[in-house]
Amino acid sequence: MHHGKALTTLKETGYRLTPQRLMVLETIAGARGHVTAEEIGTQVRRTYPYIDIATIYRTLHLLKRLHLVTEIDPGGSSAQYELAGDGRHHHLICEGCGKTIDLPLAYLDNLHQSLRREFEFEADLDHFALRGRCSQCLAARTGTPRKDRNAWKRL
Amino acid sequence: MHHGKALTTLKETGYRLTPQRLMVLETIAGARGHVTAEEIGTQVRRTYPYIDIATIYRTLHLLKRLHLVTEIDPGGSSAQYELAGDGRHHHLICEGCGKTIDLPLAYLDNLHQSLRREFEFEADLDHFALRGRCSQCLAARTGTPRKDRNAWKRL
DNA sequence: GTCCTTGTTGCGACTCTTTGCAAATCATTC
DNA sequence: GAATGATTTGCAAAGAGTCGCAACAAGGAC
Repeated sequence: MHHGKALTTLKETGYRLTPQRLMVLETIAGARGHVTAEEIGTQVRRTYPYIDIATIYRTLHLLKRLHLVTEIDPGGSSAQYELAGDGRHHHLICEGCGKTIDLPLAYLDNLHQSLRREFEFEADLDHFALRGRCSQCLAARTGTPRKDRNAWKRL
Repeated sequence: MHHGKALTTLKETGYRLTPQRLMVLETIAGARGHVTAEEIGTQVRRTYPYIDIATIYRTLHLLKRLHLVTEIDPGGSSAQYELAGDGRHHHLICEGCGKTIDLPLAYLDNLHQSLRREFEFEADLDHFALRGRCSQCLAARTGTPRKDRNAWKRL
């Protein structure tokens, strides 16, 4: 997981490689896994205390638009960012227990192609999150005893 | 598009049908098409000035959880809500021009079933939004003249 | 009706994210 | 290297949505 490619892409597309952007990129690359904007801020401020959270968000948007980082919105807390590397995948997010299941990228290829074919629509299916219920949470809901009529509300 | 069913569902599931909830529901039902939380607030406050925006959000979450209303998150502005009626569909949202294309519900049936089969995951594909580029915006990007190196940035 | 439990509301404070703007920075052209 | 114009940043403020909590209903048991 390196960010060399990202630097090149930035320059090549005419955006400036500013110290701030470099630091944000390095932080994302340095972290294994996901980071939030605030975490990036804390890390970057260790060497450059003046960086503003707005700059970080703007940088993240830019990097996302260039498909250099991907964003995961867990819904309910801050968004997570990670370097768009090789191990890319979609997410199945269980609304019951919060667990996320990785879905191979290729899984949505069919959909992608039929949208292109039938609607001439180029969907951006880079890093997709599908919400629902995992098998365990589904099982927990079947056979709700008559006793506790409100059990289902809790999920 | 009536909300009678919604009232029954609320009562039947053990939730209380409060005046506030009723007013929110009536506003959504009364509006043709989508409404934002703030619009609901403005409308409801005409007859009951004390309703709080938090109550509206809480009611909307509840109704969404009961599949009585659907939420569309246009990303970049406030979420839109509408009564879950018969003409349900998914959305293709163009990030270039903002246009939305309606996608038949059945379109994601395959995906839905293979997720169930292969991952035992019951995806909530009630009202789905896919981001990407429509044909026009795609066309606008091809053949960018060398003249304006920054043209692509604007999309 | 009174008591009790549970659900719901309004308020205020808070979080996360975006936006407007003036100042600073950088690439280009002369 | 100074002038010019486009980008980018930091700051402050706003937007959108959420949360904790005390006060307020509403339904059931007695």
